[in-house]
Amino acid sequence: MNIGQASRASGVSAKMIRYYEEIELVRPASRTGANYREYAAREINELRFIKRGRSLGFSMAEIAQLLSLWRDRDRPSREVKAIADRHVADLDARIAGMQAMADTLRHLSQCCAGDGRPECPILADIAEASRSCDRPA
Amino acid sequence: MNIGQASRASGVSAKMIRYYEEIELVRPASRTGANYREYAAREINELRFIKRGRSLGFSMAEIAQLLSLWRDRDRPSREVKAIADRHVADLDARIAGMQAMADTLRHLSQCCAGDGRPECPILADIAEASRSCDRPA
DNA sequence: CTTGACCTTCCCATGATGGGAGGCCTGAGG
DNA sequence: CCTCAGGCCTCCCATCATGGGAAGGTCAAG
Repeated sequence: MNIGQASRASGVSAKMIRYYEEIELVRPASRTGANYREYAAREINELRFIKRGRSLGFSMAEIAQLLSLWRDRDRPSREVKAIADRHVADLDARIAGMQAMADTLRHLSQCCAGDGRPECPILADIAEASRSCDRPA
Repeated sequence: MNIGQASRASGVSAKMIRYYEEIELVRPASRTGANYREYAAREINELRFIKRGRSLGFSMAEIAQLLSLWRDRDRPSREVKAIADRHVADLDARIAGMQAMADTLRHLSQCCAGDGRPECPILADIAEASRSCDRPA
């Protein structure tokens, strides 16, 4: 299996497969006589693992840890759980931040006539951070 | 007011002030004889505006638009509102994505014993995306 | 043997931010 | 007037994960 086939089989782009090798997230692929990388089931599974980890929002650093725990048959599940829980806390914090932004903006937008007139509580707020309005829509 | 004072007054780092100038988000600052940038109230207000916009999660491109609307006394509030609403939709989408990640991980973590044993539904899921478990904690 | 699809490496860009080097300037104390 | 600290200048590099593209070698089907 060359890199293109591995890419299709794992859902990871060839570019990224090479990158993961470069940053030593995965072992260097073996090469054919023509210097083509070759992949077997084991590598495909690792690439799928990485892809799935990314889709859960883990950073490369976290995935590196998860991957090494996954490879270790004697890992304590405690360590995996710790990484996951830390990531959940991080996600929750970022969600809360974005939620606060969205709520503020929703409120301001509600107060904005959104017509041809120049008065705009949204701009007023960004300019002065007053966070309220008299003219609810 | 030189760049350090402007930085303190606006809460934007000197590095960033120079960067905003470079990407033409703000007009080039006037210079003293010694080539030092100088800032007046108007510029400080723009920097504050930018900072506030960033804290609401707007991208530089969006802030550029907002800033130009802010400078234009005849802007139609419609345009400001459109930018804000698009941004809120974007935030909501990202929040939903992260919420889904967090929910999945919370579920998996709940199923994980988190002790010294190697069995781990979190790793099992990342490896196979099965998304369920028999052993709820 | 030709052609097209695929592989290789290397470089560049993103977006917003920070770090740091090397060099000039300014202001306050001596 | 001189000196020294701290501030300013520009320029380069790094981040994180990803993609784009160029130049050149390779493989398989016709």
